[in-house]
Amino acid sequence: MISFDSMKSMLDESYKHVACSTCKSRGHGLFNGISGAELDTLEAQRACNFYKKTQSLFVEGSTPRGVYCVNHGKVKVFKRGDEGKEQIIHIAKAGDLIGFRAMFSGELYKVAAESLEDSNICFIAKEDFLNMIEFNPTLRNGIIKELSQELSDRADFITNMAQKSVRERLAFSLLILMDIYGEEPINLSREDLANFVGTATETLIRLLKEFKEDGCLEIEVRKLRVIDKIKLISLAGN
Amino acid sequence: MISFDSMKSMLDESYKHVACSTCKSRGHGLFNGISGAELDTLEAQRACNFYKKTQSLFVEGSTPRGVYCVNHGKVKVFKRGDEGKEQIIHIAKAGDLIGFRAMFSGELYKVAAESLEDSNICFIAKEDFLNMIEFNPTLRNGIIKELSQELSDRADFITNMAQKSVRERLAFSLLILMDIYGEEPINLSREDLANFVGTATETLIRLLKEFKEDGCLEIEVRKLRVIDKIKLISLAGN
DNA sequence: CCTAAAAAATGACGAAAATCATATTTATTT
DNA sequence: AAATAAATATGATTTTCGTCATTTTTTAGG
Repeated sequence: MISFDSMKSMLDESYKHVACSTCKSRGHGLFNGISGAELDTLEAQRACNFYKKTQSLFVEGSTPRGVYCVNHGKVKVFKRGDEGKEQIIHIAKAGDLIGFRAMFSGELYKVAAESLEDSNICFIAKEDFLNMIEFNPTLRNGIIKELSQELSDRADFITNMAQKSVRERLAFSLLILMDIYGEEPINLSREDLANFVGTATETLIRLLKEFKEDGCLEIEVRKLRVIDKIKLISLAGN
Repeated sequence: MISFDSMKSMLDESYKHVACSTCKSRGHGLFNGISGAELDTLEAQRACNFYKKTQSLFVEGSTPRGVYCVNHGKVKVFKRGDEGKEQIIHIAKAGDLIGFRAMFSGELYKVAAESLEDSNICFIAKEDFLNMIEFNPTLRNGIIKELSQELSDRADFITNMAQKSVRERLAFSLLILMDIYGEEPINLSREDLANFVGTATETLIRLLKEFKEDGCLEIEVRKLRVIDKIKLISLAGN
């Protein structure tokens, strides 16, 4: 059977050719302040692509050739540990830009990115993007701010990893995921969720069950819905 | 008894008034490419201060008023977890800039910074620094590159935290510290080292002993010296 | 130089979470 | 629709590591 999402993507042309000027996702992201001629340039330069669920945007060790702008869908950014286990560093949603860090640092990608659901993602070539940055102070400052913000988030993340129990980390992760997924239920495989929390899949499954029994969560096969956010906050221990 | 370091700082005036133009630490850091008039401006704007060991540069929750440039010494940047335990996010050495992330993100400090040894640290006020960034593309790009680089490092760090054993993390941490301390022995309390690795102090002490018995490390009271880097790399498990 | 306080070290113990094995459910393919 | 594969779930067991208690060593202050 064909999923609703993939059917929609095949039928609805808007999924393949979104205009930046009317892109609803733009409001959330870095291209928010852009207008006029610059918006036209962006429009002309970017390429819009459809990604099926679990399709790769880029892999570790490859050369950065540009940035990805999520129009619709979700993308996981992850790193593989020694035994190949993924650690999910970040989950990008509509409006988010992916893959610009390695472009600035001038290195090969040290992380990989893969769609978590059927997604629509635009691509802006390296030179075009760097050019925009160079001549648009607002955009540039936005980037710097974004990078700084993320550094701060990661300091948090590291502290949590180091000091919190898996239970607390799961609660904390679910709160982050609530922000990312908004009204929709959290749509991640147990394995991906475990790789985000940083634990074994079995442990994660057991804890999800506990949370469900505690009345925090509603669990469908792949979809999680937070019922009691307050309780989750207290479980996150902070 | 007065320590050699603090004695030096009291006797040697150069510790209090270093000129940017002759600052040997500058070569390692972001102000590397600076010269001429800009160097003069930097020289005029920055204030040079001496920090005793364990002195605070800034605390969590305070307002960023400028950036700190380490001329001599080491500074730990850390975050406190729920039970007050510190997680050391970063250790800054001579030439490193501290405290500019929160300035860009426009938030209060979410981390704190404290000197690990007697240090000489210059201060550049917020407006002055932002001004330099605005009109010096090289410096600006350096900052962006630095931020990106650090994000990449932290992705590594997170992955290690999540997937490696404490033993592996200690080996990995010692390798990082070797880079930071260079020729000098690693000079950290057991507690600080534990807070960098992300483990309990007791566990860290036991592991240090093991490493010593394995012939990787030489341990003096507060000073660690790596003897067998190769072995340490294999212990870090890639 | 002596004393108090802080840091480092060691031991015993228990809890948390990983691993391994296996069963069950859900998806996907033919 | 049946068959195969993949994801989810559960149980049993082991290991790692944190906690608490106590001792020893080092550092700092009078």
